Amino acid sequence: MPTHSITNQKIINTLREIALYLRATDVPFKPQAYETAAEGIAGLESELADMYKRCGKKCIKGIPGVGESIAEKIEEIVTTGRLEFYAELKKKYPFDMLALTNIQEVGPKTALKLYKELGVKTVNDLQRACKANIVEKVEGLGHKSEQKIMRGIAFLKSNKGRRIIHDVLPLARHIVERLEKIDGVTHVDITGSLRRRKETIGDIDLVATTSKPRELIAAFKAIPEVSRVLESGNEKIAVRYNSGILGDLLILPPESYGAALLHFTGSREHNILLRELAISKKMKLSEHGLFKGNKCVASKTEESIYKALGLVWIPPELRIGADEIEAAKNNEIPDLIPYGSIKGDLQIQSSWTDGTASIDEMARAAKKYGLSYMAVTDHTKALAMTHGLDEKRLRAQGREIDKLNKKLRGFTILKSTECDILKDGRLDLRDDALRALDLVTVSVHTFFEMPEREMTARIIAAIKHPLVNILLHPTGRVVGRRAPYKIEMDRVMRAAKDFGVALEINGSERLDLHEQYIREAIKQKVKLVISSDAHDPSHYVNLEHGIAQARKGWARKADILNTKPCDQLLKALKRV
DNA sequence: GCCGTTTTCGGCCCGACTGTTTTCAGTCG
Repeated sequence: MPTHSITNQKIINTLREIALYLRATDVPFKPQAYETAAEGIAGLESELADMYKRCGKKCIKGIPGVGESIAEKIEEIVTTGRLEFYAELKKKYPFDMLALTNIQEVGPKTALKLYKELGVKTVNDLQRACKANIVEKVEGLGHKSEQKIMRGIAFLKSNKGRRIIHDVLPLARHIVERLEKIDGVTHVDITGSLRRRKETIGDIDLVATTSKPRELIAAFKAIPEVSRVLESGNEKIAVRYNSGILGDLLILPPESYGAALLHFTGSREHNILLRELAISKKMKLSEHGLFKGNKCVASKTEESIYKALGLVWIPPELRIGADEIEAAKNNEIPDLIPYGSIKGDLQIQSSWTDGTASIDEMARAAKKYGLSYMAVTDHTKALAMTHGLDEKRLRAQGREIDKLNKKLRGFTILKSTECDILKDGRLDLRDDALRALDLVTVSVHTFFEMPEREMTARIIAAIKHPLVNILLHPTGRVVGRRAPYKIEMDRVMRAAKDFGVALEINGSERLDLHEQYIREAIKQKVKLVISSDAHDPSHYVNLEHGIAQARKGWARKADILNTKPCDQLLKALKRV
């Protein structure tokens, strides 16, 4: 019977491991199919086990990259908890393929060879084998390979894998600034998952053009942020930065810059679709350009390449290898909300509760960031650990805001609250206190483990409360740290639509809503806002991450209410 | 194993770099 212990991640790992075993044994084409299916599942927001419960194999087959055979395998996993085909592979090759291939320089073939020759089953086995200098004796490997593998293992153990974009983007921009100053350099751009604004980043990919490649290569290797050079060719250098993150720099002639930008921005799946499209038009696409025979059709700009393929330019945030190509063919790519177009922040915490700065300091920082209003949304008393406000302190805070508003020019502070939704769906503050505010935001911070039906009812009860304007971080997730709570989002969205409550796109490390829900909310005409959840004056940059999230969800400026001036925003937040 | 503005069969993305080799296999993005 279906169990909750079968997570999507577990199924993804199983499919990926199967792909690796098949690759190791030179099975043609199937590995790609299993990887594509795993990728399709990774893009899902709902649990496969739940989908299967709801509508069986039919739903599973609807996932891109999943056909008859893999759908059957997923069915077997969610109903029995195991997969015979996988178990047989594991019996024949009882080593940890996923973990071993996670090591840089170790692919499926090397892992298999190490198992066959040395009996290596785990990363620890391999580390011991390297130390005993027996890896270099294996045919096809040598001393240098052994050294590389050893370093790869050390790196893996020191590093917890991908990092949240909030931590990586500032470093990447800093490196770009440094490289732009080097003599001869004409362009430097961030590419890869950072340019696509994925929520977690594995490495920093940069591309550059220069009239003096030797100088750039030498200068790049010498910048203080680089701790080790891993690879160095004429047009590609791979390094590790001091913070532990990996980075690549590609150096290219200006005439193929667009093709290179396109290629290294990815995603891999998007690139594959583009190349297949090129082939169908009797052309060939690579990082050097789009070619018809030997003739280069387009290469200087991304736009020219998309155009030659019969597509409009696709913003990087949408390049995931799903339906964006089809949309580009039909000229249906929306005009995405531009960065920097948020006029006011609707969630900030001050030192009245768990923020680091006074309301005054937060307001000045907001103004400096270019905003014209902000809502003060301190926590409420149920969250004792944040020293949450009760009715009396909230009134006192209101008086302070009145005073500040008289002093500030060209900036408005809105009285608000992040009112806790109690376990039974009631709110943490009395209605008379809420009525005195400019707007009311609500959110869940406790009892995350409630059953799906109860959690849904709890949140819908809060949405129905006539004074509520915004539901904050609607699914409760924190990237890399906390999974979303179980909730029927389709019902929550319908309630938000019916009662005129906006959903927040939280730009902090929560990145909640997920982009798939954003896209769905827009289709359903649910109101949306973006906020920073700033607890410190430096946190307004989270708005940029919130916008990125909205862009990934195909949002236009008109879809996000706080792109409007303050008076219009308050009007738009009015309940229906 | 998946998929369809060439297709329900016959295709399936492209190139740089490295190390171990003396022409290429494996890995990566």
